[in-house]
Formats: sequence, C-alpha cells, structure tokens
Amino acid sequence: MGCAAGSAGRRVPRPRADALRNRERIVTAAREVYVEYGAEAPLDEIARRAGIGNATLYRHFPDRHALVDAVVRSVMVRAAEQAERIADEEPDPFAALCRFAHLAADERIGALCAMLSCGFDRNRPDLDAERRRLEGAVEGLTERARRAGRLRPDVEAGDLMLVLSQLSRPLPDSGSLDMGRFAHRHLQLFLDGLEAPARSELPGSAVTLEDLRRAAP
Amino acid sequence: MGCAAGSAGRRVPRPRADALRNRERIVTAAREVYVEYGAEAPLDEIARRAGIGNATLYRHFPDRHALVDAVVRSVMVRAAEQAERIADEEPDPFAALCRFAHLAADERIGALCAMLSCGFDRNRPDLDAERRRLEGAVEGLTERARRAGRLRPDVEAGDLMLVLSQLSRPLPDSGSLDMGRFAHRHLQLFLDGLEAPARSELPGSAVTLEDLRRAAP
Amino acid sequence: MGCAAGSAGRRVPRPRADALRNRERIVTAAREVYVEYGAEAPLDEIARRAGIGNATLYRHFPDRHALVDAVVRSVMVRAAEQAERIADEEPDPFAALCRFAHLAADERIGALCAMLSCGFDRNRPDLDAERRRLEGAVEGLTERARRAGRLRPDVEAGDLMLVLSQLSRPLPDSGSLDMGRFAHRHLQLFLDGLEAPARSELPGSAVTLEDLRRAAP
Amino acid sequence: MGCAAGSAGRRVPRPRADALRNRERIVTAAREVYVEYGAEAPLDEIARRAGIGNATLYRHFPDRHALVDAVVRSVMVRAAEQAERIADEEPDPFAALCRFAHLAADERIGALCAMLSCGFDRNRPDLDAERRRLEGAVEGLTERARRAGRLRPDVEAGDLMLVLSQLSRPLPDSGSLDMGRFAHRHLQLFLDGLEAPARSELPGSAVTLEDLRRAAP
DNA sequence: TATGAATGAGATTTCATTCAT
DNA sequence: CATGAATGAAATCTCATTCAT
Repeated sequence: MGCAAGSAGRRVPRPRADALRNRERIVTAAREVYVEYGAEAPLDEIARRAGIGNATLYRHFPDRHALVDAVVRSVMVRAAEQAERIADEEPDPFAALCRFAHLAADERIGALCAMLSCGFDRNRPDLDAERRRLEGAVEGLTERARRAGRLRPDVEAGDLMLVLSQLSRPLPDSGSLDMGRFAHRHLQLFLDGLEAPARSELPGSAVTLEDLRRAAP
Repeated sequence: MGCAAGSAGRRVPRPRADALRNRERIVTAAREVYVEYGAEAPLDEIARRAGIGNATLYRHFPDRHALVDAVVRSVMVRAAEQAERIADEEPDPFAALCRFAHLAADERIGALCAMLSCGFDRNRPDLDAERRRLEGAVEGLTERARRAGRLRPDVEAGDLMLVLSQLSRPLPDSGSLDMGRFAHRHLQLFLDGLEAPARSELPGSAVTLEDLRRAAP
Repeated sequence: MGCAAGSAGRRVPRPRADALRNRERIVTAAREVYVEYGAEAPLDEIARRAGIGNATLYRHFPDRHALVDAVVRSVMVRAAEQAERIADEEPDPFAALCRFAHLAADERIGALCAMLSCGFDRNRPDLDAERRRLEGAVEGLTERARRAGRLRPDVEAGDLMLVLSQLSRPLPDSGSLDMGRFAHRHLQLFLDGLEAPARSELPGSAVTLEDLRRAAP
Repeated sequence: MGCAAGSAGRRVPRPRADALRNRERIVTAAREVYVEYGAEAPLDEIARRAGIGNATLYRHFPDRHALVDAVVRSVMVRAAEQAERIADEEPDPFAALCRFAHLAADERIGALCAMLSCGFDRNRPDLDAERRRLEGAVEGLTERARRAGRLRPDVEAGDLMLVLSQLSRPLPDSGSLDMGRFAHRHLQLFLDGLEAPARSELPGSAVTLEDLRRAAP
C-alpha cells in the first residue's frame, strides 16, 4: 500500500524535510538555551543558536508557550525511553531506580523542571500521551522496588520525580559552579535514604504524579 | 547640638530616621517580591510595594545588585539567629538540625537561593561577617550531630544548606501548588537519610560551604 | 489559424483552467477580507480564505497593489453592470439614480472605497476600460435625471459617487453597528436633497469624475 | 487656605508642569498623526512628532487605547465648545446648525471618527461627561432648528453627527486630494436637504445619539 | 533628600515578500 | 505551476537606570 494516498482525498501534505530539520534544531537549541539561561531566555537567542531567523521560530511555534511544550515533550520522551530501557536491562529493582534517577539528572531534567512543571498541566491534553508514558515507566520502577521491599513504603513515584527535579536544578547564574557534581551526590544521598527503613513519619502525604499533574500554573 | 556637626566643614550626617525606615521597608518589600516574582522582579514593583518612589530606591541602592545584597544579608542574619537559638534550646543534636532545616524552609530560604548563591560570591567581602556567622551556626549544628553519631560522617554543612535550598525552591509558576507541603515532606525524607548509616559511597566529595562560596556568577 | 499554437517555439500558453479558477477565488476572497478587515488585511488571511498557498497569491498578483487593482476592477464592473441594467429597466430618471445608489451601497462600494480611490489613479491605465465604463453608466443616469429637471443642476456624477462611497463606509471596528441601516437612510436623505431645488450656493465646484481620477496616492 | 493641604492627609501630588506639557504635546501630535495616517499610526511616529521618547508615551498612556481615548476626549470637548459658542452667537437656528457642521468638519472630526466611534462605547464611562456635553450641545442646536420648522422633522442629532463624520472622512491614502473641498461641498448639499421639506419616507428609523452610543466595538 | 518623569535598549510578535521543494 | 517555509524589517510594549523638580 502506498504511504501517501491511503485514505480519502484529504490533504495532509507530508512536512518538508528541511522544515522538519529546522524544527528539530529549534527544539534542541531551545533545550540548551533553557538549561543555560532559564525559561526566560530570549527567543532571539534560541533562533540565533539554531541558526535560523527569528520569524522562522514563530512559524513553528506560535508563541513562547508552544516552544516550551515541545521541549517538555522531548524531555519526557527521552526520560521515558531511558526508564523503559533500564527496566528491561537492570535486574536489581533498587539499582534500576537509582540508574534512572542519575540518568534523568544528566538529562538536565531539573534544569528543565520549570517547563516540566508546565507539562503536568491538565490543560495540555496534547501532552497526555507523553506524560502517561513517563508516569507509567517511573511508576513501574518504583512499584517494583517497593514490592521487593527496597523502597520506603510511604514514598511515591511523584516524590521521586519532584525531588529529582529539584536536586538537579541549576542555581540561577551559577556560572562556574558544576551543579552536576552536587546533583549526583545529593541524589545518591537521597536515594540511600529511600532504601533505608523509615525513621520518622513524613509530614504531608505522599506526592503522587496526580499531584504534580494538578500543580501547573 | 547634633552629634553630626563635630568638626568644621565635614559632613558626616547621621542617617535620618525616615531614611532608615525607608531602607528597611525597601528590603522587606524586596524579599517579598523576590519570593513572589523571582529575581527578575521589576524594581518599580518593589518600590511600589514599599510605598516609595523608584528613584528613592536608587538613592539607597545604587543598582539592582546592591539591593540583592541587602536582602541576602537580611536572610542570612535571620537564618543565623534561628540556628543559634535552636542550638541553645534543643538538647537533641539531630532534632536541632531538623528544626533548623524546617524553619529555614519556612523562611523561604529556597525561594531566595538565587540571591543567596550570589551572597556566597567571593567578590562581596561586605557580606563576609554575615556569611561567617551563618556558616558558623550551621557548622555548629552539624558538627554536634556528627559527633553524637547522628549524622552520616560523609556529609557536610554545605550539603545540608544546598539541599535545603533546592528542596524548598518554588517551582516556577507553580500557581496553586503548595510547595511548602512538598518541601517539608522531602526535607524530612532527606533528613531521615542523613541520620541513617551510609548505604553507598557518595559520588563527588562533600560540599563545603567554601564550595558554595566559590559558586557565584 | 488557431490563436494558440501559431508559430514554432513561442510559448503563449493559454492559462490553465485551475489557474483561472484560483485567480477568481483570490479576488473573491480578497473582496470579502477587505470589507471585513480593511485594506490592511494580511495577505496570508486572503490566501487562507481562498484556500490556496500564499505563494500562489504572489504568482497571480506580484504585489499587494496588483491584488487591489483586481478587486477594484471587479467592483467597478459589477457596479457598471447594475447601472446599465437599471438605465434599461427603470423609466423614472430620478428613481433610477436612487436605485443605483442603494444597490451600490449594498455592493459594499463604500467599504471598498479605499481601493476604489486607488482605482481612479491615472497611473493605472490598465483600469481605464473599466473606469470609463462605470463613469459612462453613472453619467448616463445623472445626465438623464438632470435633463428631466430632477437633479440639482450644480451636482455632478462625481459628487454622487463620492458621497455614496463615504456614506456607506463602515465605521472602523463598528462591530455590532448595522451600518447598512444608516447608509441607506442617509443616502436617501441625501438623494432627497439632490432632487429638491437648490437652497444655497455650494462651496467649491462640482466634483467630476476627473477629480476623483486625480485623487489617488 | 493653602492650595495643597486642603483635605485629609491623602497624597494627590499635583502633576508636574513638564509632564503636563508633555501630555499635551502627545495628544496634539496624536491627533495630527491620526488624521494623517489613520488610527493604525505607529506610536513611535507619534512620539517622534511630539519630540519625546517612545517610552514616555507609554508612561502617559499605558496602551494605544488610552491614547485614543485622550484624543477622543479632546476632540469632543473642542466640538462641544464650538457648538455652545455658536448657540450663543448665531440667532438663526438653521444657520447655527450649518456653522457648527462646517466648523466640526474643519476640526477633522471625520478623520477622527474611527476614534470617535470608540468614544461612544458604553464601556468607557470615563468619557461620559464629555460625551454628554457634546450630545447636549448638538441636540440643543438641532432641537432649536426643528422647533423653528427649519429641519426635516424625521432627522435627529445623531443623523447629523454621523453624516458629518462620514462626509468629512479622508479617503485612505488620498495624498494630494483636498478632502476639505469635497467635505464642505457635500456637507452643504446635505444640509440643504435637511432644511427642505421631506420628499420621501426615509428607510430605517432616525439615528439617535443613543444608537451611536451602542455602536462601539 | 525624595520623587515622578524621561529614556534608550531590548524583548515579543506580525507581515509582506522571497526561496526552495 | 503550486506550495510551505524562511526571513528581515517594523511595531508594540517593558524595564533598568538617569534626570529634573
């Protein structure tokens, strides 16, 4: 069957190759720039870094929100892919959780949490699929660890995701400071605590992914 | 005769009472606004909130940096005071650490960590006194807990301060989300881990306050 | 001899059917959009409304001016056709004038007067034929009424055309206001005055179509 | 009694002289530019013409709407003043109406009708006073003429205002065309018709000022 | 001294027009 | 020939900082 004229006469013209490439370059540049400058980064800087005119950026993403959406989506997908891969490869349930956490930190998930938090907005049903995929993968990892008795029972996947994001967030203007070094250290410290038996009753209730989902602006 | 007009023509005018009050109001307003808007808050908004003209703000603080300095100094002092008070009042070394951490989170120390990180800038010797006072107080608390065997020995005061700041940072635009709830929960989770025996070797070396001091932009 | 494939290699390709249809759709869409948005309407909106790509629009009309020309030409032709038809059908000379005026108002001739005024530009000899046809038709109507003593003798066809355009121009952003209602009312009021005997000497001299012709930018 | 500390301790600092002067210059420049360019005139052009920086314009008028409001208010006041003065000076009721109409045309009331139509917006209660003043003055003139039997009884003040605005509107881009000449001519033609006895029943009902008031975007 | 006002530099966004598929 | 994409120039608006009262 031909890939093109499948269904009725509708015109769904396949996106042009160069446009796709540009779109990709914009999202990549945006992720870098967001990590570097924060979410307030000037769009012109993103366009410059992507090597395109600023108006081209607006053709692909009608406003700054749409670009953030795209970056969030891409980050979610990458994180989900890693979670799924690790679930397949790593036999030890807690080690799997740890590997995922450190990899996600390397993915700059914390630097992008400004945007990620938007991604959990219930008003963005267009991110639903990606969100559910990521949630499912992370919940799979935590559930497995919990069943194996390797995770404090009062801790949820949402707790992990939020702490992970916060601990790996760059300090604003922390030019020369290598946050990565701190992030991995503190993440491991935190993970160690997750495996140890509970010592105190935690204040508040567990943070579920549903909580994060309700959190958006 | 006022205390000012000591020698002949020299002018060492004691700051007027209203000027002092204005200065105070500006710093208070700035702290609120920074917590609310982030460090990019428009200076006019701060002036408005303080109930003064914008030019008055510039008379007291020649540029945006000077104002941040003042806010940082005030936050440092408040945190140091609490640390010192708790050290006096709380007999249990680990409980003292915990109480300090939660109180500091309530002080929005995380919301202000953008500015705090500036405060550790080596180029601001005018913050030296306050910084040393805060460092001393927190190191006192951690040292006491460590000696009592209630703190993982591979953890430093700087680790605590940094994690504390990160975990209590508000999510950007987290409108309806009550970060306080999460902050205290995750802080406690982290503190529980600090008390438990080490389960893994932490990556990187301990974060000392000296490290943070070197981190500034 | 066929008109097309006359000599050897010359290319005088008869316009393709679809190209003609596209051209027609563009002009129709442009007229609608101009009435709706004014002459500043984005060309992309016109292309969208016509259901074609924007570059196609440029193929047919090299610049915004050319498109306006085409719309003006089409409006002129429609108005001329009506004037000619009414001249044939309506025995009463003044009633003919009135019917033409009200019909032209319904044609949105006022909404398009921005462009019509361009149409009288002497620099557009390509509109000459259409302009002369419209002028001829309207002058025929006024001349007949004047000869029958039903029209103030100091009034010219150009006066009528200009007043007609002005009175039926939509107010900018007059969202809910039904200009049609006002236009027809005030047009009739004006026409009543045209039939009545002169009460005062009019300032200025009569507006001839030649005047309008010289008016363009 | 001092002019300042009249009532309680409220601070209503008298606007500075230079600011007032600037405000005045902006409004004047805006009126000119609107007449010339239409309501879409670039704000930078207005600022340039007023001889101030563009940001100063924004200090006085937070957005383009606020500036239009100010221009509308000023035009309304000038027109009302003229109507009142003429009512006092001109003994002949119909001549008074005519003088007002021609003067208002000279005031470029038609060129500004884009903005005037906004001025009749019911959502701008801040224009209420000026609007009522103008309405009152014009209704006074028409009522007097009607009572004297010098005005078609089926015509209202609103009809006059609207026709007056439309007939004196400049053609878009009518660079070299002297609209003033046409405006006065056609206005007089229309006014002649208003004094003559009715020849036909007008379509629609009279346009009251209330109608215009309801017309806004 | 305190203040409202002024300002230029920069950010976001739109649009007519050109380019490449 | 038709089209989506690209683009620079311009318009609106914001804000840190300086100026004048």
